[in-house]
Amino acid sequence: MSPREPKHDPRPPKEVHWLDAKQEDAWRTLVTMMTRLRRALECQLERDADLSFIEYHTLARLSEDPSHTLRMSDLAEVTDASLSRLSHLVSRLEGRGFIRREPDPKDGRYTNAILTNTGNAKLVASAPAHVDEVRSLVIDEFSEAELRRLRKYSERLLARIESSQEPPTVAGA
Amino acid sequence: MSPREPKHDPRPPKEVHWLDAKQEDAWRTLVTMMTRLRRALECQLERDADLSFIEYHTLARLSEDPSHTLRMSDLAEVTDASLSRLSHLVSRLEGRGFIRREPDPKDGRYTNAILTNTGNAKLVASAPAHVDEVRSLVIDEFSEAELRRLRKYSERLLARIESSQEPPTVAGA
DNA sequence: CAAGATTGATCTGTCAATCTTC
DNA sequence: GAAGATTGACAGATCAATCTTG
Repeated sequence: MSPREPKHDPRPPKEVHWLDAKQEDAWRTLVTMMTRLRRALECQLERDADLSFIEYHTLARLSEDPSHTLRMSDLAEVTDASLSRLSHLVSRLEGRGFIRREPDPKDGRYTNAILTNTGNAKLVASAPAHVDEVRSLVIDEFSEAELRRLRKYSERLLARIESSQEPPTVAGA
Repeated sequence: MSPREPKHDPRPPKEVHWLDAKQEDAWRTLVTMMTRLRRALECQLERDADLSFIEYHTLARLSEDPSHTLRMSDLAEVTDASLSRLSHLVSRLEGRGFIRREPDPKDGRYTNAILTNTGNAKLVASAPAHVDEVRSLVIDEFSEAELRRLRKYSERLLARIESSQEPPTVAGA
Protein backbone atom coordinates (compact mmCIF):
# COMPACT_ATOMS: atom_id res chain seq x y z
CA MET A 1 0.00 0.00 0.00
CA SER A 2 2.73 2.43 0.89
CA PRO A 3 4.74 3.48 -2.16
CA ARG A 4 7.90 3.12 -0.14
CA GLU A 5 7.33 -0.53 0.61
CA PRO A 6 10.51 -2.24 -0.57
CA LYS A 7 8.70 -5.00 -2.43
CA HIS A 8 11.45 -5.80 -4.88
CA ASP A 9 14.30 -4.72 -2.67
CA PRO A 10 16.53 -7.57 -1.48
CA ARG A 11 17.42 -5.70 1.74
CA PRO A 12 15.27 -6.31 4.80
CA PRO A 13 12.62 -3.63 5.40
CA LYS A 14 14.23 -0.65 7.13
CA GLU A 15 13.52 -0.15 10.79
CA VAL A 16 11.31 2.87 11.10
CA HIS A 17 13.07 5.64 12.94
CA TRP A 18 10.24 6.82 15.20
CA LEU A 19 10.35 10.06 17.13
CA ASP A 20 11.33 9.79 20.77
CA ALA A 21 9.12 11.29 23.47
CA LYS A 22 10.76 14.72 23.47
CA GLN A 23 10.74 15.00 19.70
CA GLU A 24 7.14 13.89 19.51
CA ASP A 25 6.22 16.41 22.15
CA ALA A 26 8.04 19.26 20.42
CA TRP A 27 6.47 18.32 17.11
CA ARG A 28 2.93 18.17 18.42
CA THR A 29 3.29 21.43 20.25
CA LEU A 30 4.54 23.11 17.09
CA VAL A 31 1.69 21.72 15.02
CA THR A 32 -0.90 22.81 17.57
CA MET A 33 0.63 26.26 17.79
CA MET A 34 0.59 26.69 14.02
CA THR A 35 -3.01 25.54 13.78
CA ARG A 36 -4.33 27.74 16.54
CA LEU A 37 -2.31 30.83 15.72
CA ARG A 38 -3.55 30.71 12.17
CA ARG A 39 -7.10 30.23 13.34
CA ALA A 40 -6.89 33.08 15.84
CA LEU A 41 -5.72 35.46 13.15
CA GLU A 42 -8.30 34.28 10.64
CA CYS A 43 -11.02 34.84 13.23
CA GLN A 44 -9.85 38.31 14.17
CA LEU A 45 -9.75 39.42 10.54
CA GLU A 46 -13.07 37.82 9.70
CA ARG A 47 -14.71 39.41 12.71
CA ASP A 48 -13.18 42.89 12.51
CA ALA A 49 -12.66 43.31 8.77
CA ASP A 50 -14.66 40.63 6.98
CA LEU A 51 -11.44 39.52 5.27
CA SER A 52 -9.64 36.19 5.29
CA PHE A 53 -5.96 36.10 6.16
CA ILE A 54 -4.93 35.74 2.55
CA GLU A 55 -7.32 38.45 1.37
CA TYR A 56 -5.84 40.83 3.90
CA HIS A 57 -2.31 40.03 2.77
CA THR A 58 -3.27 40.40 -0.87
CA LEU A 59 -4.37 43.97 -0.19
CA ALA A 60 -1.33 44.57 2.02
CA ARG A 61 1.23 43.39 -0.53
CA LEU A 62 -0.39 45.51 -3.22
CA SER A 63 -0.33 48.57 -0.98
CA GLU A 64 3.41 48.23 -0.54
CA ASP A 65 4.10 48.74 -4.21
CA PRO A 66 4.53 52.43 -5.12
CA SER A 67 1.92 52.17 -7.85
CA HIS A 68 -0.30 49.78 -5.88
CA THR A 69 0.08 47.35 -8.73
CA LEU A 70 1.47 43.84 -9.10
CA ARG A 71 1.31 41.21 -11.78
CA MET A 72 -0.95 38.31 -10.83
CA SER A 73 1.97 35.91 -10.97
CA ASP A 74 4.10 38.09 -8.67
CA LEU A 75 1.20 38.60 -6.31
CA ALA A 76 0.75 34.84 -6.20
CA GLU A 77 4.38 34.44 -5.13
CA VAL A 78 4.33 37.00 -2.36
CA THR A 79 1.06 35.72 -0.95
CA ASP A 80 2.12 32.07 -1.17
CA ALA A 81 -0.93 31.23 -3.24
CA SER A 82 -1.32 29.29 -6.46
CA LEU A 83 -2.20 31.38 -9.48
CA SER A 84 -5.52 29.59 -9.69
CA ARG A 85 -6.40 30.30 -6.09
CA LEU A 86 -5.34 33.90 -6.48
CA SER A 87 -7.40 34.33 -9.62
CA HIS A 88 -10.58 33.19 -7.87
CA LEU A 89 -9.73 35.26 -4.84
CA VAL A 90 -9.02 38.43 -6.80
CA SER A 91 -12.30 37.95 -8.67
CA ARG A 92 -14.08 38.17 -5.34
CA LEU A 93 -12.09 41.18 -4.16
CA GLU A 94 -12.77 42.79 -7.52
CA GLY A 95 -16.47 42.18 -6.97
CA ARG A 96 -16.18 44.01 -3.66
CA GLY A 97 -14.41 46.92 -5.35
CA PHE A 98 -11.06 46.49 -3.60
CA ILE A 99 -8.99 45.51 -6.61
CA ARG A 100 -9.30 45.91 -10.34
CA ARG A 101 -7.47 44.03 -13.07
CA GLU A 102 -6.14 45.12 -16.40
CA PRO A 103 -3.87 43.52 -18.93
CA ASP A 104 -0.30 44.84 -18.84
CA PRO A 105 -0.13 47.42 -21.67
CA LYS A 106 3.50 46.43 -22.35
CA ASP A 107 2.75 42.74 -22.68
CA GLY A 108 -0.77 41.44 -22.87
CA ARG A 109 0.17 38.08 -21.43
CA TYR A 110 0.44 39.63 -18.00
CA THR A 111 -2.45 40.80 -15.90
CA ASN A 112 -1.92 43.62 -13.45
CA ALA A 113 -3.82 43.60 -10.20
CA ILE A 114 -4.34 47.15 -8.95
CA LEU A 115 -5.44 48.23 -5.50
CA THR A 116 -8.36 50.64 -5.79
CA ASN A 117 -8.88 53.61 -3.49
CA THR A 118 -11.68 51.68 -1.86
CA GLY A 119 -9.35 48.74 -1.37
CA ASN A 120 -6.70 50.92 0.12
CA ALA A 121 -9.21 52.50 2.47
CA LYS A 122 -10.33 49.04 3.49
CA LEU A 123 -6.76 48.08 4.31
CA VAL A 124 -6.09 51.28 6.24
CA ALA A 125 -9.24 50.69 8.25
CA SER A 126 -8.41 47.05 8.91
CA ALA A 127 -4.70 47.19 9.65
CA PRO A 128 -4.66 48.68 13.16
CA ALA A 129 -6.81 45.98 14.73
CA HIS A 130 -4.87 43.28 12.94
CA VAL A 131 -1.49 44.66 13.98
CA ASP A 132 -2.79 44.89 17.54
CA GLU A 133 -3.67 41.22 17.38
CA VAL A 134 -0.32 40.18 15.95
CA ARG A 135 1.40 42.18 18.63
CA SER A 136 -0.62 40.84 21.49
CA LEU A 137 -0.51 37.22 20.33
CA VAL A 138 3.09 37.05 19.14
CA ILE A 139 5.39 40.05 19.21
CA ASP A 140 4.77 41.16 22.78
CA GLU A 141 5.50 37.70 24.08
CA PHE A 142 9.16 37.77 23.06
CA SER A 143 12.25 39.81 23.79
CA GLU A 144 14.22 41.19 20.89
CA ALA A 145 16.72 38.38 21.15
CA GLU A 146 14.00 35.75 21.32
CA LEU A 147 12.26 37.19 18.31
CA ARG A 148 15.54 37.05 16.42
CA ARG A 149 15.90 33.43 17.37
CA LEU A 150 12.35 32.65 16.36
CA ARG A 151 12.99 34.21 12.98
CA LYS A 152 16.23 32.29 12.64
CA TYR A 153 14.50 29.00 13.45
CA SER A 154 11.80 29.76 10.91
CA GLU A 155 14.40 30.56 8.28
CA ARG A 156 16.17 27.29 8.90
CA LEU A 157 12.92 25.41 8.51
CA LEU A 158 12.15 27.30 5.32
CA ALA A 159 15.54 26.40 3.90
CA ARG A 160 14.86 22.71 4.62
CA ILE A 161 11.49 22.86 2.99
CA GLU A 162 12.86 24.58 -0.11
CA SER A 163 15.69 22.17 -0.60
CA SER A 164 13.37 19.19 -0.07
CA GLN A 165 11.29 20.42 -2.98
CA GLU A 166 14.11 20.86 -5.46
CA PRO A 167 13.84 18.52 -8.43
CA PRO A 168 15.91 15.40 -7.79
CA THR A 169 19.40 15.74 -9.25
CA VAL A 170 20.64 13.19 -11.72
CA ALA A 171 23.23 10.91 -10.12
CA GLY A 172 26.69 11.77 -11.43
CA ALA A 173 25.57 14.99 -13.09
CA MET B 1 -15.52 51.04 8.71
CA SER B 2 -13.28 49.48 11.31
CA PRO B 3 -15.24 48.51 14.40
CA ARG B 4 -12.50 50.00 16.49
CA GLU B 5 -12.82 53.43 14.96
CA PRO B 6 -13.37 55.68 17.95
CA LYS B 7 -16.27 57.57 16.35
CA HIS B 8 -17.95 58.61 19.56
CA ASP B 9 -14.84 58.58 21.67
CA PRO B 10 -13.80 62.01 22.90
CA ARG B 11 -10.11 61.01 22.95
CA PRO B 12 -8.08 61.61 19.81
CA PRO B 13 -7.66 58.52 17.63
CA LYS B 14 -4.88 56.35 19.03
CA GLU B 15 -1.61 56.29 17.17
CA VAL B 16 -1.25 52.89 15.61
CA HIS B 17 1.65 51.02 17.05
CA TRP B 18 3.11 49.55 13.86
CA LEU B 19 5.71 46.83 13.85
CA ASP B 20 9.28 47.95 13.39
CA ALA B 21 11.43 46.44 10.65
CA LYS B 22 12.79 43.57 12.75
CA GLN B 23 9.42 42.66 14.15
CA GLU B 24 7.83 42.80 10.72
CA ASP B 25 10.58 40.61 9.36
CA ALA B 26 10.26 38.05 12.14
CA TRP B 27 6.50 37.99 11.75
CA ARG B 28 6.55 37.49 8.00
CA THR B 29 9.14 34.77 8.23
CA LEU B 30 7.07 32.94 10.83
CA VAL B 31 3.92 33.20 8.71
CA THR B 32 5.71 31.96 5.62
CA MET B 33 7.24 29.09 7.53
CA MET B 34 3.88 28.02 8.95
CA THR B 35 2.24 28.19 5.54
CA ARG B 36 4.91 26.24 3.71
CA LEU B 37 5.56 23.66 6.38
CA ARG B 38 1.90 22.85 6.53
CA ARG B 39 1.71 22.62 2.76
CA ALA B 40 4.78 20.41 2.51
CA LEU B 41 3.27 17.96 4.98
CA GLU B 42 -0.12 18.01 3.32
CA CYS B 43 1.51 17.26 -0.02
CA GLN B 44 3.61 14.40 1.30
CA LEU B 45 0.59 12.74 2.89
CA GLU B 46 -1.62 13.31 -0.11
CA ARG B 47 1.00 11.92 -2.46
CA ASP B 48 2.17 8.94 -0.39
CA ALA B 49 -0.98 8.03 1.51
CA ASP B 50 -3.92 9.79 -0.11
CA LEU B 51 -4.74 11.33 3.26
CA SER B 52 -4.99 14.95 4.36
CA PHE B 53 -3.05 16.09 7.39
CA ILE B 54 -6.12 16.05 9.61
CA GLU B 55 -7.26 12.68 8.28
CA TYR B 56 -3.90 11.20 9.11
CA HIS B 57 -4.01 12.62 12.61
CA THR B 58 -7.54 11.41 13.13
CA LEU B 59 -6.39 7.85 12.47
CA ALA B 60 -3.25 8.41 14.54
CA ARG B 61 -5.07 9.72 17.63
CA LEU B 62 -7.52 6.82 17.47
CA SER B 63 -4.69 4.31 17.22
CA GLU B 64 -3.18 5.63 20.44
CA ASP B 65 -6.19 4.65 22.47
CA PRO B 66 -5.96 1.09 23.81
CA SER B 67 -9.36 0.22 22.38
CA HIS B 68 -8.85 2.30 19.22
CA THR B 69 -11.95 4.22 20.20
CA LEU B 70 -12.73 7.83 21.04
CA ARG B 71 -15.89 9.84 21.41
CA MET B 72 -16.46 12.20 18.52
CA SER B 73 -16.26 15.19 20.87
CA ASP B 74 -12.95 14.03 22.33
CA LEU B 75 -11.57 13.26 18.90
CA ALA B 76 -12.55 16.76 17.82
CA GLU B 77 -10.52 18.22 20.69
CA VAL B 78 -7.36 16.24 20.07
CA THR B 79 -7.44 16.93 16.34
CA ASP B 80 -8.21 20.63 16.80
CA ALA B 81 -11.29 20.31 14.61
CA SER B 82 -14.85 21.50 15.11
CA LEU B 83 -17.36 18.76 15.76
CA SER B 84 -19.05 19.60 12.51
CA ARG B 85 -15.88 19.37 10.50
CA LEU B 86 -14.98 16.12 12.21
CA SER B 87 -18.40 14.66 11.52
CA HIS B 88 -18.07 15.29 7.78
CA LEU B 89 -14.51 14.05 7.82
CA VAL B 90 -15.31 10.86 9.69
CA SER B 91 -18.17 10.18 7.29
CA ARG B 92 -15.62 10.15 4.47
CA LEU B 93 -13.17 7.96 6.37
CA GLU B 94 -16.06 5.66 7.21
CA GLY B 95 -16.87 5.43 3.52
CA ARG B 96 -13.30 4.32 2.89
CA GLY B 97 -13.54 1.70 5.60
CA PHE B 98 -11.00 3.23 7.97
CA ILE B 99 -13.34 4.14 10.80
CA ARG B 100 -16.75 3.02 11.95
CA ARG B 101 -19.15 4.76 14.30
CA GLU B 102 -21.49 3.45 16.89
CA PRO B 103 -23.49 5.09 19.65
CA ASP B 104 -21.93 4.71 23.10
CA PRO B 105 -23.79 1.78 24.74
CA LYS B 106 -23.50 3.50 28.14
CA ASP B 107 -25.00 6.78 26.97
CA GLY B 108 -26.64 7.12 23.60
CA ARG B 109 -25.87 10.82 23.38
CA TYR B 110 -22.26 10.03 22.62
CA THR B 111 -20.96 8.57 19.40
CA ASN B 112 -17.84 6.44 19.47
CA ALA B 113 -15.46 6.57 16.54
CA ILE B 114 -13.62 3.29 16.19
CA LEU B 115 -10.53 2.61 14.12
CA THR B 116 -11.12 -0.47 11.94
CA ASN B 117 -8.44 -3.01 11.12
CA THR B 118 -8.31 -1.57 7.64
CA GLY B 119 -7.86 1.88 9.10
CA ASN B 120 -5.10 0.72 11.38
CA ALA B 121 -3.35 -1.00 8.49
CA LYS B 122 -3.63 2.22 6.51
CA LEU B 123 -2.00 4.14 9.33
CA VAL B 124 0.76 1.58 9.78
CA ALA B 125 1.47 1.73 6.06
CA SER B 126 1.44 5.53 5.99
CA ALA B 127 3.31 6.42 9.15
CA PRO B 128 6.91 5.63 8.17
CA ALA B 129 7.00 7.95 5.17
CA HIS B 130 5.31 10.68 7.15
CA VAL B 131 7.66 10.37 10.09
CA ASP B 132 10.57 10.47 7.67
CA GLU B 133 9.24 13.72 6.29
CA VAL B 134 8.73 15.28 9.72
CA ARG B 135 12.24 14.26 10.65
CA SER B 136 13.87 15.54 7.54
CA LEU B 137 11.94 18.82 7.46
CA VAL B 138 11.95 19.66 11.14
CA ILE B 139 13.47 17.38 13.74
CA ASP B 140 16.81 16.78 12.06
CA GLU B 141 17.38 20.50 11.68
CA PHE B 142 17.62 21.15 15.41
CA SER B 143 19.76 20.07 18.32
CA GLU B 144 18.06 18.75 21.43
CA ALA B 145 18.41 22.11 23.12
CA GLU B 146 17.05 23.97 20.13
CA LEU B 147 14.11 21.64 19.88
CA ARG B 148 13.38 22.26 23.53
CA ARG B 149 13.46 25.98 22.89
CA LEU B 150 11.21 25.65 19.87
CA ARG B 151 8.71 23.73 21.97
CA LYS B 152 8.94 26.32 24.71
CA TYR B 153 8.32 29.16 22.28
CA SER B 154 5.34 27.33 20.85
CA GLU B 155 3.95 26.78 24.33
CA ARG B 156 4.26 30.42 25.16
CA LEU B 157 2.41 31.34 22.00
CA LEU B 158 -0.28 28.81 22.78
CA ALA B 159 -0.73 30.27 26.24
CA ARG B 160 -1.19 33.73 24.72
CA ILE B 161 -3.73 32.46 22.24
CA GLU B 162 -5.72 30.66 24.91
CA SER B 163 -5.87 33.58 27.28
CA SER B 164 -6.84 35.92 24.44
CA GLN B 165 -9.86 33.75 23.79
CA GLU B 166 -11.14 33.61 27.35
CA PRO B 167 -14.48 35.28 27.77
CA PRO B 168 -13.98 38.88 28.90
CA THR B 169 -14.14 39.14 32.67
CA VAL B 170 -16.57 41.51 34.27
CA ALA B 171 -14.81 44.54 35.69
CA GLY B 172 -14.70 44.28 39.48
CA ALA B 173 -15.76 40.67 39.56
C1' DC C 1 4.32 26.43 -28.37
C1' DA C 2 5.46 28.28 -23.81
C1' DA C 3 4.11 31.29 -20.06
C1' DG C 4 0.53 33.73 -17.75
C1' DA C 5 -4.01 33.62 -16.45
C1' DT C 6 -8.71 32.04 -16.14
C1' DT C 7 -12.39 28.67 -15.74
C1' DG C 8 -15.30 24.83 -14.17
C1' DA C 9 -15.82 20.61 -11.61
C1' DT C 10 -15.11 18.71 -7.45
C1' DC C 11 -13.91 18.40 -2.74
C1' DT C 12 -13.48 20.26 1.87
C1' DG C 13 -14.67 23.49 5.65
C1' DT C 14 -17.99 26.59 8.01
C1' DC C 15 -22.12 28.14 9.82
C1' DA C 16 -26.61 27.80 11.23
C1' DA C 17 -30.26 24.82 11.78
C1' DT C 18 -31.87 20.33 13.31
C1' DC C 19 -32.14 15.92 15.56
C1' DT C 20 -31.39 12.70 19.53
C1' DT C 21 -30.69 11.24 24.03
C1' DC C 22 -30.68 11.80 28.68
C1' DG D 1 -33.78 21.76 27.86
C1' DA D 2 -28.94 21.00 27.40
C1' DA D 3 -25.11 18.51 25.39
C1' DG D 4 -23.48 15.70 21.69
C1' DA D 5 -23.77 14.90 17.03
C1' DT D 6 -25.39 15.32 12.34
C1' DT D 7 -27.03 17.70 8.27
C1' DG D 8 -27.51 20.84 4.30
C1' DA D 9 -26.49 25.07 2.15
C1' DC D 10 -22.95 27.85 1.01
C1' DA D 11 -18.04 29.69 0.61
C1' DG D 12 -13.46 28.69 -0.54
C1' DA D 13 -9.45 25.74 -2.35
C1' DT D 14 -7.54 22.48 -5.64
C1' DC D 15 -6.80 20.30 -9.90
C1' DA D 16 -7.00 19.60 -14.50
C1' DA D 17 -8.37 21.58 -18.59
C1' DT D 18 -8.62 25.67 -21.44
C1' DC D 19 -7.80 30.17 -23.33
C1' DT D 20 -4.64 34.07 -24.75
C1' DT D 21 -0.66 36.47 -26.01
C1' DG D 22 3.72 37.03 -27.85
